[in-house]
Amino acid sequence: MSRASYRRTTPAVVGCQETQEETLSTSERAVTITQVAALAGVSTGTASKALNGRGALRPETRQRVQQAAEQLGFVANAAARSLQTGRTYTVGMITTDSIGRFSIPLLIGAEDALGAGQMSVFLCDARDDPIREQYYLRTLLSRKVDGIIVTGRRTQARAPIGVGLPVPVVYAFISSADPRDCSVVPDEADGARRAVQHLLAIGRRRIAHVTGPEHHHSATVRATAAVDTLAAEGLRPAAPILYGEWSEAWGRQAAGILLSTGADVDAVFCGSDQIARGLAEGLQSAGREIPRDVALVGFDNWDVMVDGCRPALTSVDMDLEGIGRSAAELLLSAINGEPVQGKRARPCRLVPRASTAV
Amino acid sequence: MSRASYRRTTPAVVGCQETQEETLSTSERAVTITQVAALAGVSTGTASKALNGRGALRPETRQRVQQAAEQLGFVANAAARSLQTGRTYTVGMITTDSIGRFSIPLLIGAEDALGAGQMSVFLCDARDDPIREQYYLRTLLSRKVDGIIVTGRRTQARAPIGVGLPVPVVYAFISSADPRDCSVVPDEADGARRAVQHLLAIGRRRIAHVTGPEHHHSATVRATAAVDTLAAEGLRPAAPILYGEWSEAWGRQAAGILLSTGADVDAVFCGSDQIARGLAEGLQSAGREIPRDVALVGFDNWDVMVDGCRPALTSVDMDLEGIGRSAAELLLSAINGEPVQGKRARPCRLVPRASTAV
DNA sequence: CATCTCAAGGAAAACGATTGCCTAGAAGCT
DNA sequence: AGCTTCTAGGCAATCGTTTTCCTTGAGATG
Repeated sequence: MSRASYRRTTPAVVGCQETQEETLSTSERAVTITQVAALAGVSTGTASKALNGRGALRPETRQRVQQAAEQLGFVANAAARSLQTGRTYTVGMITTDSIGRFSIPLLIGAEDALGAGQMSVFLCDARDDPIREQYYLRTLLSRKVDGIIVTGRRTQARAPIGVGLPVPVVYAFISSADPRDCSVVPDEADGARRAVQHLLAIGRRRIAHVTGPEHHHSATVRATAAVDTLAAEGLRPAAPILYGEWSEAWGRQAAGILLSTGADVDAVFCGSDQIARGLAEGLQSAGREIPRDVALVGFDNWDVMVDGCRPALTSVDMDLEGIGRSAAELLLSAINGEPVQGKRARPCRLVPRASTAV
Repeated sequence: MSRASYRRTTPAVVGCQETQEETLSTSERAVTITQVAALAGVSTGTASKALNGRGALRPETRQRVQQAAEQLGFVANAAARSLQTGRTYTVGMITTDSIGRFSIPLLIGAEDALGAGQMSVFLCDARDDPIREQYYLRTLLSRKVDGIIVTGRRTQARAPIGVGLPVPVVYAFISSADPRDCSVVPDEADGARRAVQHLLAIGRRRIAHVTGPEHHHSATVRATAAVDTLAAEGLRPAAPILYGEWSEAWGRQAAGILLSTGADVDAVFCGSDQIARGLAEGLQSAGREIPRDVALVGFDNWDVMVDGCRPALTSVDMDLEGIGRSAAELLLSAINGEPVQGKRARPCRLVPRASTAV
């Protein structure tokens, strides 16, 4: 029994034993810069300078300190450092509605841009609750984050999260109602335009639009842009805009509506991939073939939907990761004293797939 | 011009002006406990005691200090506090593979359990890169987090993230290869058992199993449990286990295989919702009706899949949020000096829907 | 009246790093 | 040789809290 458990403990660290022993196995009491300094035979101030590449030190001394630090597995205490320097190399990210499909790419993009600068991200999920939001805001301020990124699913403008905050704030995906705040949003009108132009380019002229709820900002923006793009070609939508929900069920239902009204349609631009997928199923079960009879474009470029759909769905990609990255970069420049004001809209990208392949 | 910009500044804070002015608009220089103490006419030590409910103070004094803090919008500097107390009220969460569909519920659950204790979460996405992982580990240690949660998509055991770390670690969803580490995982065998028992309960006897890649731990565990559960009833799978990918495409393909081999099947338990959905489509386009001819159970209970599927898909829910919560609770108790060792498997839950409604 | 005992609050030492200022040699110059 | 000028590195203040003693004065007790 004891033999067995002994055996089991060993292989776990095999292969990385050396490095781990050097770097991370200094169990329990953390090692401070004072110990490093003592081992290197210098004062703590000198040790600090050596490790941070500051001050005037002989290269030899610098190296001796670094070696000592290495040997002891020294990692500077971030709290002590930030107390002194006022910087925490940390940013907060508050998602106003739940963390989900949209927040993740934003987070990844932001992490990318920040990680290069060695900054970490505090993720806070306010779950659409203003109380939670303010609570998290206080927490972040107490932790003296260097900056805050605010995100949310709705692309509609929201009330600023606070006024006169001591740290810079950038809004990503969602935008602030205060035009002086810095916001990075997708240019949804651009996305809709690209979708319609693509359909026009493959020769479709009788184009309908099915989308989400009319009270949803994204739905109306995309619809307006779609109509405008058609108008620029002297066309009108092949059917009245169909507003509903962001679901497959609505897409299927919408297919029924389109077919029953006898509208002559050779393409549908959908407000989301889910709607498009539902619509595809609805049309197919009524005998329509995609893309031969009806071409289809979705919105979001959500992998499981565009790949799950048959045929694979052409879609508009808002480049959420790029938005996250861009927001983080703007935040960084604000942190470094060069604040940027105003809203930036980033273009979308059309990803053509089988559902519009002629 | 200046008039216009003056005007613009006002409406932004309308509606929340009072509260915000009190709490968050103290722009620029942060207020320290020393200022609070001065305003209340006490020493900083006393102020600290007043705000933290420690020491022996007249209630009146306590209140005076609290009022002063309120008035100045004081928020304690977390760095200074943690430097003194050694606690940061922060935990790190490292996802070994990318943050995704599985990590989010885990994170939400963990945040739930931790948020109650006023702790915040550092989220780190190691993206399947051991270098990044070790880098993040160092960062977290430098930030002196109180504990670390490690998650990942594979439910297979992984090498411990470090040995002899100065902070407690809990593995969530994924488990550590070292049996002494604390891991919280779903009892996937339990889930598979429930799925099969449900199919048996509705009277099906010729049950097949279609799942993901054979080298994937989850796939084999679920398959084994399914076979065992059938065996307990004196049954065998209605067809050889079909291993493939975790995709709808594979589900559709598997439908073809099942049909072409002429296997006599009245139910299929699928290793994932995506496979189940693909299978549903495949069977339906071959004229089979669900659940009349073939009943279907998926795995994951992923909302967009179970709802998008027609008919709605019965599925096994691993309660990821519960796993996240449970992991966080175990981490908290370890932080409080009561470490728990070993692996904990949490039961799954079957969510019946139309695909098995008789 | 002299002590003793508390209650209430102050003073100051941590915590661990950074950084500006200072000093002791060594080197360069006349 | 005597002066200045660097160079390398030490000293100590500092960041904002918390916490451990102390001190003070008031009331209780003998």
